[in-house]
Amino acid sequence: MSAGANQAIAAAFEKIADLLSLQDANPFRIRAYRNAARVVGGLQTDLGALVAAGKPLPKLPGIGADLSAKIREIASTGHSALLEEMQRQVPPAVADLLQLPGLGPKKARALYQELHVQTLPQLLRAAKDGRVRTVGGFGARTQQRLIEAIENRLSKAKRYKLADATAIAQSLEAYLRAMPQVREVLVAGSLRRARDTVGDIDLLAVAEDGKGVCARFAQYPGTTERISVGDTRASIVLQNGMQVDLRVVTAQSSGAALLYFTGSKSHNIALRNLALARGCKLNEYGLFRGSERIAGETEESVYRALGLPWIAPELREDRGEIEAARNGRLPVLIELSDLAGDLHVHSDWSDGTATIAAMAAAAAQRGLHYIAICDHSQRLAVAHGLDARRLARQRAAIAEIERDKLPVGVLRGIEVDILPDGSLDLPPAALGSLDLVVAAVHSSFALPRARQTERILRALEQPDVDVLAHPLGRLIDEREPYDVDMGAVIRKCAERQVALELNAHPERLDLLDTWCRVARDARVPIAINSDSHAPIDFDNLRFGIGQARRGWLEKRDVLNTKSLAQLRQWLNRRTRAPQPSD
DNA sequence: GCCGTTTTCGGCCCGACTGTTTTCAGTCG
Repeated sequence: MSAGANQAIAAAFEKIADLLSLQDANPFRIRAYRNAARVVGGLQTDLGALVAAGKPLPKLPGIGADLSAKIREIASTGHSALLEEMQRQVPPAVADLLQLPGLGPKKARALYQELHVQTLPQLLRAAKDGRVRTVGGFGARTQQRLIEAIENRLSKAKRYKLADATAIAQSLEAYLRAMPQVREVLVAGSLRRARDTVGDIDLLAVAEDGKGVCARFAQYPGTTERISVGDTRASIVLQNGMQVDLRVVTAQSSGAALLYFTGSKSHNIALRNLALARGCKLNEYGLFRGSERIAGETEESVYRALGLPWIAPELREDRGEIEAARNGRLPVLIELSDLAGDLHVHSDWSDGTATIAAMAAAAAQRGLHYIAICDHSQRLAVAHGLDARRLARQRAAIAEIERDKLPVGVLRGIEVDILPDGSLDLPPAALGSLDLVVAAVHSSFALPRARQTERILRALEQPDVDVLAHPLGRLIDEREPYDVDMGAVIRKCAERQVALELNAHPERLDLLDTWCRVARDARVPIAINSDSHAPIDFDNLRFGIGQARRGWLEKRDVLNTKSLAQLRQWLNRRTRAPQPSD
């Protein structure tokens, strides 16, 4: 087992945790498996490769001797004896029941034991027959909810793109702000942490009258379901299936509440343990010593009382940020205003909708100082890709409009296709005439891992390549990342001093945050690019910045924070004499 | 199953809401 060993291990642990919970096992044992699944699933080190090479596993938080042994077992054999044993005791499909809202291990087990229900379709039938309500703890209302939940489940995507969720959240914010008793509205949850996709929207309102605010919130136009409406919290479902959770808090708790509802859950647990170690208790109302509240009005006050500086939401994933904060080693995260240019911009020469001059004007409006026009190359015929002759004409055309004083610097570039064999779609003579070459995969996504990796590594060897665009090729909801050894790609980029793109388009957000961090540690420059095809697309840069911050990137890690003059120097790096090490 | 600044045993994050067994367990975030 090689590729995806970490994911296989994480999935096995998650499954074991589900089945353990159905057997009413020790909840802390269950938690240990869930924690291990999260840790292994988020790891960039390929445990399968380590095991295959006979190397020791790194020390991982919450993973001791027993779980280490199980990691080795799954990595080397592809199986887990424990999981197989448990699947003999509980039919594995029963774990699917846990995915339904309102159905936890206790109730799922009751259904399995009393009605012999094992799958979602069986449960649907039992609910429609009225058998579910005969089980203890189930009433007519629960039975009806289960029917709706199962029927819903089969038709809907579970997560939403960050850009879509952002737009919806803005509308909800405005709705809540319009209420006179609401003093403030804050976005929390994974949206605030700028995750690439979000499962629901978490909002926080500061007000005294929680009951009234919750009731009014539940009247939001377009609400199709009201899951719960209480005095301090309420949950609704919108027409597109997205769930929105609102919590109403008082001003003196708002910092603790914002911290708590921003998450992530694992970051919160780590903070609570920190509080416990100091003899305090942390909850959404504040930090308490005994019954005395010692912090809570702001996030800063809570962190400070725990001996930490404020930690940016994008870092709150329990990936070492608490340790870094304690040691004064938090990164100074990049900001949108740090970007000086955009190195991946299309025009109407290929599949963009606007002229080069219009794109330049739009970039200037957003405070950028330069753009690189990188239209598609000839192979992408559907996008009117440029051949060498049109590319030469485009260069001349840019020189022509430059006489009219463009508001930003315009670099002559190309987004050249990486062909299936790793060669480039234009000859060196054409590429050598440009300021900047961005290389990208737009075909043969399904190559086996070894060939895909070899293909990209070969492209990175070409002397003209400056940036590898959207390195994983994923389209959220549409296309999985292609199977490539990203560790090897990053090592090659470091060796060749090729930059990796963090494509800011909301459907891409590629490079992923965790790989940004690996690239940074390998001193590979990152280019945060909008891949704009229309003037308005420059607004997507902020989503790229969110991912970059999640990847711990600072201004100095990002290529297009350089001034145009500095960037030109970097672009000449291969022809310059070697510099003394900097 | 993990872990250790009083612990190698005995802890392990904490509160709100719902539905139902009408006093609280189960679920969720």
